[in-house]
Amino acid sequence: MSGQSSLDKLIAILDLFTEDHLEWTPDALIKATGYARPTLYRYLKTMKEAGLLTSLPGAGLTLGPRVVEMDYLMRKSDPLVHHGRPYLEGLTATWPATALLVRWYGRRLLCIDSEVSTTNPLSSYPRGRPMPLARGAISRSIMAFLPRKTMMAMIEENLSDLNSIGLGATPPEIAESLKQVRKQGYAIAYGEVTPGVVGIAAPVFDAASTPIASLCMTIAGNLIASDKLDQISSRIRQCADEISDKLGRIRANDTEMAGGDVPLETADPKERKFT
Amino acid sequence: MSGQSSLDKLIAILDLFTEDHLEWTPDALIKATGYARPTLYRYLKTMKEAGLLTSLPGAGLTLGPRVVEMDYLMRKSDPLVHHGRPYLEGLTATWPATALLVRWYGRRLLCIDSEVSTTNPLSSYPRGRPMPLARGAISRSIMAFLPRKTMMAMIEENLSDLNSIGLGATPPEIAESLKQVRKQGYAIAYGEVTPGVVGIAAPVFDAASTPIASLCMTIAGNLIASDKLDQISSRIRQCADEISDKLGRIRANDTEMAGGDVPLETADPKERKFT
DNA sequence: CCCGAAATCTCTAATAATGAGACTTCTTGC
DNA sequence: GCAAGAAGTCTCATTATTAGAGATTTCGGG
Repeated sequence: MSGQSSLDKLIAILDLFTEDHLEWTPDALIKATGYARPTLYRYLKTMKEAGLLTSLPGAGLTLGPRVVEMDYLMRKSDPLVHHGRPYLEGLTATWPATALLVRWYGRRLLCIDSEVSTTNPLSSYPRGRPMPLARGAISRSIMAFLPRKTMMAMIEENLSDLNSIGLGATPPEIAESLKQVRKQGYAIAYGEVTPGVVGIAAPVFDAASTPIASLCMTIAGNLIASDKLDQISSRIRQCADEISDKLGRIRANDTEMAGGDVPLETADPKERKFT
Repeated sequence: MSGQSSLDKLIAILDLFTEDHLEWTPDALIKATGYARPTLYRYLKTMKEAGLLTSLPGAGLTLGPRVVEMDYLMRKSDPLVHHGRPYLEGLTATWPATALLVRWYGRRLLCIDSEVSTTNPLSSYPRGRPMPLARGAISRSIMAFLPRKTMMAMIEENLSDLNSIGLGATPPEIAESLKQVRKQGYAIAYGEVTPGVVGIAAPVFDAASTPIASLCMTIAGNLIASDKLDQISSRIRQCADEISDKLGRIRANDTEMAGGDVPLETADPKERKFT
């Protein structure tokens, strides 16, 4: 079907373990993949040894411990998680809201960490939750700061989504709207991802001033007076900027940027991870 | 060196991303693996497309979004996490402690979820943290309930560790000590994993009454009066039993077991996951 | 102790992986 | 704006690896 090389085949097997089918028997996999029995078992053996898969006591297979460990590794040494945490806590301490940190992977937006202070949040954003690529404040807060070329490509790819939000009809129009976001330094979205919820997001930059993530806060819509919104927004932007600074961003010609002038020591390798 | 098949080579690359080296450049990988440049880049391409790796803006590679998503998948549909959470919260609400749920993967013990209620816990147990296989209450609470054969094999493999804890000098002696644990239904360890911390752990069973996990609580040693310890222990055991029941365990001839007689509906496939 | 299902082994044809070196990009410096 | 260097990709013949049919072993119950 799709896979040619044996690597692709391994990946294809991994691909089968999805939300609605996280448990497979070898025979089901044989049917699904079309590989011969010995072939499939060979793959399974390798994958189980690597810990990517594990066999359930009751004769089945699932994703294995290696996955959990790798995520742990990433979390543990991700400077973004590390530096972001206090801000997530700070924000949720001030307002009854959900604060989240979302990383941009080029083709995916994934929640990396979150903190909640409302008693019953309207939706949850645990680590690993994928966010829509072209809807919501998070998306825009990042798009607006991409290199023009990348940005335009992304706009083209998600044109219909961006239309329906009302950002503009044509790519240039949309780019214009994003320019606003860029100027403000944050994006606001009303119920684009979750109805009834306002999202405010500001980008986080790495040492090379590339946007790599977004700090976002979501609040139940009826709680916000418009004057408060300004206050919240600038706080979020400030937090995002501080995180960027901690990641070692070099303040280019961004004198307009808010926030203190923390002089940064040379980036320690440990700190540079993921950036 | 080690890898023969291309699958093994892929895994070998993955293996290189460790705690102390989570960021690699292609050239470093070429040196580390010994593959030719086109070969390595072929691997990288596949792995990046699969999301297992991702390239950092500043020219390097790390583990990719796929890892985070897979862990999310596992967490989201893991009935153990789902059913265990309320108990973790309940336990930490009653005592100033850390409660954790640890899954047994045959060769690894990994923390799956945890909750903390002490202000400054002596050590942390986030999801994904590996636990020692043959030390501490968790380890013993599971070992004691394994089929004899498996148990003896495990004892042999970790003899020196088990010795040093004082469980016994020879395998049969150790087995005898574990019999005690089995009778009690829980294990206690004094500072075996973290000095100054007492751990109390009880096993969690799947539908087929195979031990698959352990519910554990750790408390700073000086906080415990020995009469309280009994109380805590039986509560933990009770919680673990209730979790087992929710996972669909069939109460075999375990009339001695504590806890209510919740009659269980037939295991819904969704619930059977991971068990 | 024996049965059936699950997993592994054997072995050759055929297929896919390898790597030297040429060839594109893309950066970065001047 | 151009040139030099680095990073990544392509081509293609050689070679080693993978696939799969079928036999064989192992395991788990009854």
